[in-house]
Amino acid sequence: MRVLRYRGHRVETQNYIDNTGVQVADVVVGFVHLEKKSLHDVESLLAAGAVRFDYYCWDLYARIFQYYEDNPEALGWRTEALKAIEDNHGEIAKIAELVSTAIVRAHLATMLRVNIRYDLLAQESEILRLDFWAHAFDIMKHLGAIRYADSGKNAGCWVMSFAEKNGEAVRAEPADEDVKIIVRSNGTVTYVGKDIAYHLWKFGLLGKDFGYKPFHRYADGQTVWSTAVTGEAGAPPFGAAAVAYAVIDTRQSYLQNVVAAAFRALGYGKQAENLHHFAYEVVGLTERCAKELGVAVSAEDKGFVEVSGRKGLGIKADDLIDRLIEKALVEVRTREMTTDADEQATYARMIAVAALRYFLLKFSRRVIIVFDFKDALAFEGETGPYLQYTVVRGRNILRRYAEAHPEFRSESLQQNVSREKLQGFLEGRDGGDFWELTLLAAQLESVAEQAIATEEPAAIAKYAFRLAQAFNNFYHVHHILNEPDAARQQCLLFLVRLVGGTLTRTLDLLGIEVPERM
RNA sequence: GCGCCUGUAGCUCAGCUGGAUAGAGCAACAGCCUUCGAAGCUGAAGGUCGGGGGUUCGAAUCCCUCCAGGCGCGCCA
Repeated sequence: MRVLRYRGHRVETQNYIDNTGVQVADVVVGFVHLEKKSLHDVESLLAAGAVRFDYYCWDLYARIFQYYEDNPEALGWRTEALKAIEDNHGEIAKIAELVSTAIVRAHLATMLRVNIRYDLLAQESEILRLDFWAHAFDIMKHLGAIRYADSGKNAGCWVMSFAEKNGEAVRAEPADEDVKIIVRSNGTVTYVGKDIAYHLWKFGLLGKDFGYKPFHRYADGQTVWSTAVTGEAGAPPFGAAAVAYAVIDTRQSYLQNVVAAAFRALGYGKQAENLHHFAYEVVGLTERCAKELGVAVSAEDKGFVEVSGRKGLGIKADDLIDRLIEKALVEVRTREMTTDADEQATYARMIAVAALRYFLLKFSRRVIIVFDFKDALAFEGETGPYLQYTVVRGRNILRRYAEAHPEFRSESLQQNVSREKLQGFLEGRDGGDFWELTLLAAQLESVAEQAIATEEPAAIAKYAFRLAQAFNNFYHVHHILNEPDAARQQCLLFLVRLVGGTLTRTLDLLGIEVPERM
């Protein structure tokens, strides 16, 4: 998102809220049947704030799942809850709404800690209640992208042929296995159906829009909007995109292909091409890490342990962030760069976030990240703090120089360094090193373009690291403040400013802020 | 069975629109703080790029094949 924006694209970030799905239903079932709680009880629990509601639901979700395992007949509760939620009927629907909203709020807060924001929360409830599917269904029937199966194993269902040859959808009469059911024989729509409708809307092809209402306002005034059945005035236009990235893990590839196939069957070939499945691999845990969490590791050993909400096996983002901040704070204090507690806290937060974000971004999206506290908590080597430290070192040089030369303005270095001087500098002693560093710093834009073309944010992360390494090397070899030749010194300072500026911008693309000192 | 992905140093990974002696980080070893803050830097060590064929002047990179592993292929989402 940041990289696209940097390259001049208008981008909006949506988060699909599956507020009518089984996960919400299961948590509601947990409240109602396991805990015998009423709507009022859940409201009180939430209002009291004695427990973290999101953590509470996480545990409850694992508990109800365990209960289903032991009592399969209890699955009827889920079906009941799902229906009530879909029909928006009764106390169960109200609890579901309460739970979903509270969880989304908690999610927004957690994501904000690591510099992630949203523009729009697209809720499944509105896709249902505003008849997005019915609309999409009409279009699909009208254009013959979908057909009714009146015999065979899918009798009574509306299905879409999914066989493809050379990327073209084949409409030939159908072997059953190349068919995806879109509408069940009981008349209800499957998940893919809803997803097709949502994606048609994303591209402005549905001929229908959501209502919108403000959901949350960030401290700087930016509003997060949510879809709504009856909207309020003042919402910016959403959707109608030229290009869409569906950021979902790689296991959903099949379904994303179904959506793209539906687009092609509808004659929207161009949009199908611009519908990118930004598939990333999942995160697993090392065996040691799972043990640390007190979970018995199953024998099937594939080198990592799968994260599973159902089993309650995972690491809560806030816990990890807390641990990172705690560790960063110790480092900040040891280094005694400031005694101001607020300042210390600010730096610790920035460093912690940098460590986490870089850790997640340095891997290409195709490899499974096997999580381990040892690696994720590292602040040395190829890490976020290393990059921040590099920028701070550069700034310190400029700051120290400015202290000794009160008239110095780093912004005017550009003018101080004439073309002739710079040329002499680059051709002179160690000119090759300087030239290499300059060249590397000039590559940000092309690296960004490449990251977009290959859909690989890790390319930015790797570039930041290479640039930081080159700068640290330069920093070590050339002593700038003791440089006797004034003209040369200006050139060196110019280089420091150039690289520091580029690295700062690169880190910004990674969502990493740089502390004043570290 | 079919489809997608992965296999590179002890470990974790870059490099894959072909180009010179294959690169980092971690770990381990040897050094560098009276000098812009050592969250740093330097050195040495570590590799049949899963195996085999092919294309090419040239292959980790492209093609074929085999092996190993992961993930998908639901009237779940």
